Amino acid sequence: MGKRQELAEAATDHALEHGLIGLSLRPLAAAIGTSDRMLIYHFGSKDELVDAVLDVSNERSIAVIRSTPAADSVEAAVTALWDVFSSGQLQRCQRMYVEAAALGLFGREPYATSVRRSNDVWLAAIADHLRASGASESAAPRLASLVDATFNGLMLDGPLEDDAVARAVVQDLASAIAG
Amino acid sequence: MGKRQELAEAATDHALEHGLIGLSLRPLAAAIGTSDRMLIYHFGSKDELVDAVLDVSNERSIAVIRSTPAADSVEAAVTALWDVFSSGQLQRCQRMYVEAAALGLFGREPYATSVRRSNDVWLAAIADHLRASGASESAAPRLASLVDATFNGLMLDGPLEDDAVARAVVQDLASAIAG
DNA sequence: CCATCAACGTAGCAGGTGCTACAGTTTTAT
DNA sequence: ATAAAACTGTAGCACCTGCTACGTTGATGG
Repeated sequence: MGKRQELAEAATDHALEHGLIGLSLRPLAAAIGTSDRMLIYHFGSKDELVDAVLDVSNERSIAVIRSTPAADSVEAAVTALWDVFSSGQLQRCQRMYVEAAALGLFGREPYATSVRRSNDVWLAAIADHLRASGASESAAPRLASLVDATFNGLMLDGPLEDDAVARAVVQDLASAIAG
Repeated sequence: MGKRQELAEAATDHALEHGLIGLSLRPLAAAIGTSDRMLIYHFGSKDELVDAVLDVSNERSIAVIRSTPAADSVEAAVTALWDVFSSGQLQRCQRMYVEAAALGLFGREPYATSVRRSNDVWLAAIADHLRASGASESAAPRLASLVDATFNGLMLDGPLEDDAVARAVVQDLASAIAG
């Protein structure tokens, strides 16, 4: 594995744990055993570093979705998706995605572009999963957008609400969709 | 109106337009016709300034919801809420709320505390509105959480998606809830 | 054996950050 | 009129930011 990719993975791990918003080169470099000098050397600029980190995180997210077995109903798929969404690796990746999307809310680069790029493939992966779980070909994309929006919204208020509350909301959404 | 409140309103206007994440005292002060020196004098610290800005914005949001007439069905209420949510003053306030929530995602103060505080009264206002539009007493809070999460999620991807797409997703949600 | 080039350390630059010290001026209350 | 309080301009401090200039390694390939 090239040094650049190695650093991108390590930087992603660090950003997933400490957040993307306050990210700065020197503390990041110290945490992953290198220097700001080296980060700029390998990535060219902080923006390209961030781009790489967002790409790595997005790839990890997609991998989790693709390896989640399909459910036997859309309702079951939605609740199952929330389980993988709200814990483990995917939860951290999505939390960082929310940060990136917030940073891009006012058009700031490189966040806006990177978020746009990753959102497309992400929604497609969700739609595929819903199709495999019984959603109709035509309904899947809009269903994916709805589920994605709701999950991201719950993620935003994640530190606020009880896990049980979020679970109940997801259950409401799942049965509303099915009903 | 005291000078402090006056500055808080002006700072809120500026933050609503330029974002909360990159906010710094000197450019803000210059834009609203004062100096960083004065902002610190009147607010004590940047954190307290941010607190005040978030409070003003939240109050404006609540005022909009409270002045929105009730609909004659929950389904109609949800789509009508999205209309006021996705345009005008409320859209900007919610966009900034999303920024604040993202800033608080990793527990950073004063954002985490301020977001928690405003979210309570905000959800209560949504629930009240849904009750007035025919939602049952018991279902209203969870419905409010669901609607709020979905709207915030759509707001996050607002710059990405077409307005029509978001509208369709909201329509799906509304009819799913009603059905 | 030597040249080449990627990899890296040290030091530093220019600009921005929140915030403060000091010295006033204006307004208010008595 | 006088004392107190509220307000404000000017400079500047200590720190952080992304990034760069310069010099040094260490491995590789002809």
